[in-house]
Amino acid sequence: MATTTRRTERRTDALSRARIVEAAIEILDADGESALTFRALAARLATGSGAIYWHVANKSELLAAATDDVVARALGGAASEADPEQEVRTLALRIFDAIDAHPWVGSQLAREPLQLAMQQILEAIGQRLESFGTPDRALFDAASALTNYIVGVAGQNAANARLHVHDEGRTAFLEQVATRWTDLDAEQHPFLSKVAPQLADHDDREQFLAGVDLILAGIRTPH
Amino acid sequence: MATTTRRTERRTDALSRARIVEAAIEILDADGESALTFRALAARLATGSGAIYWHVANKSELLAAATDDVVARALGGAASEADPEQEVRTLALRIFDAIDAHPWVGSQLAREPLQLAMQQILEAIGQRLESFGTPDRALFDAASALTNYIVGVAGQNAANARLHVHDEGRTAFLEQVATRWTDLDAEQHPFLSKVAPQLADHDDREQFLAGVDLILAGIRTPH
DNA sequence: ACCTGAACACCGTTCAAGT
DNA sequence: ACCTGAACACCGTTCAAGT
Repeated sequence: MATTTRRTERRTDALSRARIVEAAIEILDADGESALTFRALAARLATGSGAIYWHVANKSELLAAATDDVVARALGGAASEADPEQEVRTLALRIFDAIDAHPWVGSQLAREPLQLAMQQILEAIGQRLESFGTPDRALFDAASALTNYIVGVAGQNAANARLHVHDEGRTAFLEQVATRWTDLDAEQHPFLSKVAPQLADHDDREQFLAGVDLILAGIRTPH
Repeated sequence: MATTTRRTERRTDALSRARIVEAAIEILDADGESALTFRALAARLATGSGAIYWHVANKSELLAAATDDVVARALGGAASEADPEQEVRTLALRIFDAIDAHPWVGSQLAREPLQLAMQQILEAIGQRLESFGTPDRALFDAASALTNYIVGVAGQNAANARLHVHDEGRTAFLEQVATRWTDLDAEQHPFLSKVAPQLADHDDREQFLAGVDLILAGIRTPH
């Protein structure tokens, strides 16, 4: 026959878990966490909201799946470098950048327990740490510490992104916090008032990496 | 007059921001984040849901206020010890324990940007770090790293608590994750499968402190 | 100034009914 | 087996009306 339509090739608009998760990610990226509703998702997929429940148990599972997807993509094909410490650094930056591009992943990571996405990160970090020559117990603690740090920053970044969608207002916000800190009573808040000028011109990515380096230095330290 | 009722002393059931926040904390502690609704809050305060809006702008502000309260209490009157490093440790543990007692604070901290509660923590940590002799710039980075780490752990703990309300099921959950890790393909997940046995008997609080010590060691390291 | 509570515009989720 | 879409049981928030 001339027009062969293979059975395995369904219509493009056929519903599937993968297509649902993909659409969810698009909505989350475009309009943020609050925009992801089953109604919006159903509309985008040109179906009824109930249809989604055939492929996905509920919203929390959908969010977890979307997060797993993004994290897997960020971690995928992580090129191995000569220096294992450098590997941890680039790995951490990959996750940072992924969360920067998809802020909702940050909130999700911060509120999910030992779910797939967290496991992926922990495994990736742990693998790179193996060659440090740390004893097993300390190694688990070290990998956990790094993962928790990364997830913590992720949550804060997501919160920032939620506050001023799409960068404009970000510097305005930082300046506002900076003046708030400057105006604080130096007696009661010596640290914040001293550090206020640094806030305006600091780079989130650099500060994130500085924290990673701090923890790495700690891991290197004997005992 | 015999029965003097001072004007400033209102009826016990008079609404006020403080009383609203207090009631909110009680609900959050007793039944978790999902139980805090304006209707439930209004019922507990024996008033209409709209009345709450006279004292509080919206739910997010209410959650922030509740979080600030708990954090302030946890940080309040932090006794100063001889060793500044030990001070950081006990400070971190205070926050950890507060979040353990009020898991919802963990989720809240992880999703709020540079709000009051985060500022309080950053200030408290930063103050203790001052005496380490770190240069200003590195000091800001160090305090941020510690705060982000603490907040990251907080979020994870809150997630765990949400999963198995009130401890029962916690060990069951850990064991379940442990077997999941054990069953993983050791080729693809060498770290998790190696570390699985440690999961069941590890202590969250100890591991948290190990992470704090790791960062402290990193801060002590020159350059 | 402060409180009441019905009403509005949403949610996630379910489910009988369809194909 | 999979989809439809109305219906249910909720939400946060607003607001006219009261005191």
